Amino acid sequence: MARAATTSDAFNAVAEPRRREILQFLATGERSVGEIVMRLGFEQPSVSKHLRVLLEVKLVDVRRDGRHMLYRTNGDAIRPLHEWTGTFERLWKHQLLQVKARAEKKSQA
Amino acid sequence: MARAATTSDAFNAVAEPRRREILQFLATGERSVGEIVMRLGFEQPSVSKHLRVLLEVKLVDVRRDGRHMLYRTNGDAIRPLHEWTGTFERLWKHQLLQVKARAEKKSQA
DNA sequence: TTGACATATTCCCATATGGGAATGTAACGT
DNA sequence: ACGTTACATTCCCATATGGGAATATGTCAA
Repeated sequence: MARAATTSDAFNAVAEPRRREILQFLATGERSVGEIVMRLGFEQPSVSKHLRVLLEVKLVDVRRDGRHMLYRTNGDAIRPLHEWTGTFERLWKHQLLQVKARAEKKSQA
Repeated sequence: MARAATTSDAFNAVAEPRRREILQFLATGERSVGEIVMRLGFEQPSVSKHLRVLLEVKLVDVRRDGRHMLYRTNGDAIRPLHEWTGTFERLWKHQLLQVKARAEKKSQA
């Protein structure tokens, strides 16, 4: 087997940096493809292709407005990623405590 | 250009489901490769290869104990993912508010 | 209908992948 | 030194990728 498709889930879809940029821009509000192209400076076909991937995993929603396609980020699809990464929270908090403990020990000495 | 390497960053590394399983298991404490193989049922070379990827992006740490290599999850490397996804939090909170508003409106009618 | 604008799709290709199988390497006990 | 245990690496291959370039589709205005 090869690597899983980028469209297989949100984890794979957001692995691509340009798609993350698009998601961040679209989080500020509904935007047309042309606006994304202008703002981020990618080629138009590239933007359309990335949007297709994001759409397939439901990371974005679309609606048509005349000749324009208006995309926006769908927070619900990002939430599982936030929750999954959140299950590791105690690990970095713990490491913070260790750093703190070392610092206190050091200042004692 | 092709797809970015799985070792290019934590986002790409965690896109692979088996690597996520390994990370979760290793979050419960230090484990040897053999323990991972037993617990998750993957082939040993497969586990070693996934661990190599995780190690390159620092999602895990290792130390040697005789013949055993003891791996553990490094929370610090997961934190940026949690924070990035967290920047979209208002989106799903907003959607929750919308659901709530609709529910209240409905119960009023 | 025709032309212009907005977006989507297709074709081509270099590149990285993950699994399977086999083999390599390192540390231990005797 | 030798055999065994524990991991790591290599080779092979089907498959998906993202960019570039070209082209197709769809919508509006006149």
